Amino acid sequence: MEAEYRLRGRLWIEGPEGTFLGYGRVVLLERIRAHGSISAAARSMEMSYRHAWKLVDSMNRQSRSPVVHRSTGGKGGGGAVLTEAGERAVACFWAAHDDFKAFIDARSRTLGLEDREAPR
Amino acid sequence: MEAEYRLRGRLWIEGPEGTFLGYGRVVLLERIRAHGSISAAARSMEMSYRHAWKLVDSMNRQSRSPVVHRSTGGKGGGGAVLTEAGERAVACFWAAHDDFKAFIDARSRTLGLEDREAPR
DNA sequence: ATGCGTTATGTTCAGTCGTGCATTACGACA
DNA sequence: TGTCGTAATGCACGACTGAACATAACGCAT
Repeated sequence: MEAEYRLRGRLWIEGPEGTFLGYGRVVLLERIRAHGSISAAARSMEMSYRHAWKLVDSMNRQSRSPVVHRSTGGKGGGGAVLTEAGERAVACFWAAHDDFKAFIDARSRTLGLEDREAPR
Repeated sequence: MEAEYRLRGRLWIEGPEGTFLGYGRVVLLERIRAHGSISAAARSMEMSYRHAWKLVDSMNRQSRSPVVHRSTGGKGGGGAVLTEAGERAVACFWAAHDDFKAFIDARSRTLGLEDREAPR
């Protein structure tokens, strides 16, 4: 038998305005750290800049100290960098996410939904 | 301090066509068991019959043996009853859901995202 | 002063999802 | 045979989401 049913789930951290951190948001933060700008990060993950900006703005609004420091104009037109608080947020989410993944994997093995056909 | 951030999540069981069982679907199944018809169940939870029917159909299609037995016409116009397989599905989901809730509660206490402001 | 690439923002458009409404099929019962 | 309430199903509409465009502001370089 090859996994007829599969247990799946999603995890996120809620803040004052709703979602604060989720899988996509954290990946975005990491891309920002890697590329140095919101636009490059958005491009790298096939996300519209508009959307990426909104996510960053949402996270910054809900965090005491901003998760991303944004600068406009200047050499290269500006950019964005992941702050210390952002770094902590990312780590915090992945930690929870990893535990969650472990939970899903373990729980999957005891789903007890496979093969239950009545004979005849 | 009163829970600035909160860990949340969703759990579901995927089948051949995508979602097979989720929170809303299982509640719907229980309502069907309680009311004896899809329409009454839908009404009781402020869901359109259209939508409820689609969910039931989706679950039945993905389950080997149907979760809900539907009958049209007859006394009372017909109705729907939760089958044995449906009963097992419901129990199975709640079991996983309860474990999930326990996981969330436990993990929430070690989130490590609260209070991190620099003094001064 | 001009150019450049990024942040910042508004507007429009397409896809998705569920609601609401309309209609038909069905089968026991009066 | 007509009534009744539910299953079954199609279609149009509104809400929501993110994509795609279109500008404007910004500040260092040249």
